[in-house]
Amino acid sequence: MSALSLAPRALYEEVAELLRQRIFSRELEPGSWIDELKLAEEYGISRTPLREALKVLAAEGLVTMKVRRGAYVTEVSEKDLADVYHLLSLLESDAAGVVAQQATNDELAELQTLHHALEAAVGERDRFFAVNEQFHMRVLELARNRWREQMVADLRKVMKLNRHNSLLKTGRIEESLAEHRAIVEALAQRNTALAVQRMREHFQSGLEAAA
Amino acid sequence: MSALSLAPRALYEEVAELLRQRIFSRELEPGSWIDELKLAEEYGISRTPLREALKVLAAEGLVTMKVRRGAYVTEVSEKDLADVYHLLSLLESDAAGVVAQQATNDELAELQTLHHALEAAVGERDRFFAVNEQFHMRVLELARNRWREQMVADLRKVMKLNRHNSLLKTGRIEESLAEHRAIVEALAQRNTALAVQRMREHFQSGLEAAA
DNA sequence: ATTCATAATTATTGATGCAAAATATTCGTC
DNA sequence: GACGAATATTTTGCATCAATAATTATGAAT
Repeated sequence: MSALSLAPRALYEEVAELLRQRIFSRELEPGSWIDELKLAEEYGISRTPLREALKVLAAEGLVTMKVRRGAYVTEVSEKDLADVYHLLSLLESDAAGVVAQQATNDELAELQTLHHALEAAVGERDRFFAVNEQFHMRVLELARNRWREQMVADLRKVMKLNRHNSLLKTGRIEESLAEHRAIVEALAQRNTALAVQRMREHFQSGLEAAA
Repeated sequence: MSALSLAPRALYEEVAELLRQRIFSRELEPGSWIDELKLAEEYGISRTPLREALKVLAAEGLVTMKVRRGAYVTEVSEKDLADVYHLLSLLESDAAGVVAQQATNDELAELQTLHHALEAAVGERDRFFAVNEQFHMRVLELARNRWREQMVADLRKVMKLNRHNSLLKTGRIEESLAEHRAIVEALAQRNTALAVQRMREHFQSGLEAAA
C-alpha cells in the first residue's frame, strides 16, 4: 500500500477529503459503520489522523459519532433533505440580494460572463453542472460573508449524501438556464428585492422538479 | 492533578466544553496561541483528546488551525460580527415564519408563557437574559430543522467571542420586551410574513443599539 | 426450552513516545 | 555593527501501545 502524497495540508485534512469522496460516491453507504482499522490499513496510515478526519466530517454533518460505537455515515431522511434545501434557498437568496447591492460593476460583469459560459455549456451535461456550481459559488463569494460561505459549503455536502444528487435535475436544464438569466438581469438592474425573489424561485422550481 | 469526572460523553467532548468556557470568559484571548502541552497537563489528560477537542472547536469557528503552527483562538473582526449577526437575523426570522405556519396551538401557548416569564424577569438582569435566550431557542426548536438549530447554535457561540456580548444590550430591555410582544402577537395571529418581519426588526434594532 | 448471567472477544478511546518541521538564537563573517 | 547562515530548541503531528467498555455467545438454572 503506497503512502499518501506528501501534503501541503495536514494529513487529517487530506484523509477527510478522501473520505468525503468515498461517501459521495456511496462507496461508504449512509447508515453504515466506518471501520477505522480497515481504512487506516488501506490508506497506510495510523488511526490517529483518521480519527481526527472523522471528527471534522462529523462537524460537517457527513458522519455521526456514536459514543463507544464509532463513526457512522450520516443517514439523511427526506425531511433532512428538504430542511437543508430550505436553508440553502434562504442563504443563497439573501446572498443574491447582497450582491445586487454591494457588488462592483466589474463583479457583476464577471457573473454575466459566467452565465454566458453556462449557456454555451448546454448539451455538455457534466460541464453544465460544473459551471452551474461555479456560478452559485461565485454569487456566494461576492456576498463576502465567510461564515455563510462555510455554511453553504457544508450544506451542499450534506445534499450530496442523497442518492438523487438533486441540486440540479438533468431534465430541467432549459428552465434552470432561464431562471439564471432572470437572476443575472435582476442583479444587473441592482434590484435587490427582485434578485432575492428570483433566486428563491430558482430554488423553489428545483424543489418542485424533485417531487 | 485530579482526573476529570468520568463522563457519559466522550472525553474530547468534555474537554471541548471546558475550552469553550475558557474562550468565552476570555481567559483564552482571541488571537492567542493555544498551548496544547500546557492545557493537557493542566487537565491531567493526554494531548490526543485535547487535539480532537480542538478540531471540534475549529469546526464551530471558535478556533482556527494553522498548519504546523497549532491552534489559535479565532479573532473576530467587526465585520465578522456584523456578518454573523446578519445570518442569525436571517435564520431566526425565517424560523419565526415557519413557527407561525406549522406550530400547534399548544406550542404557541408555550411561547406566550415563556414571554410572560420574560416580562416577569424585568429587573433581574441575568434571569432576563437567560429567559430571553430560552425564548429564541424555543422558537428555533419549534421550527423543527435540526440543521438550522446547529448552525444558529454555532453562530451564537461565535458572537460570544466578542467583548461586548451583544446579542442583547442591557439598556434595551424595555424595547426588546415590546419587540418580543409584537413577535408573539404575530405568531398568535399565525401571520407568517408579519412574524418574519417583526423578528427581523427585533434583530435590526439590536444592531442599531450596538452601533 | 427459554432466559439470565457471566465471561470472552472485539472495537473504541486515551496515553506515551518519536520524528519532522519551523522558528529563534547564536556565532561567524563581511 | 549588521546580516546571514547554521544549529538548537520548541512544537506540531503521526504511530504504536494499553486499557476500558460494550456486545455477543455460551452455559447454567429455573
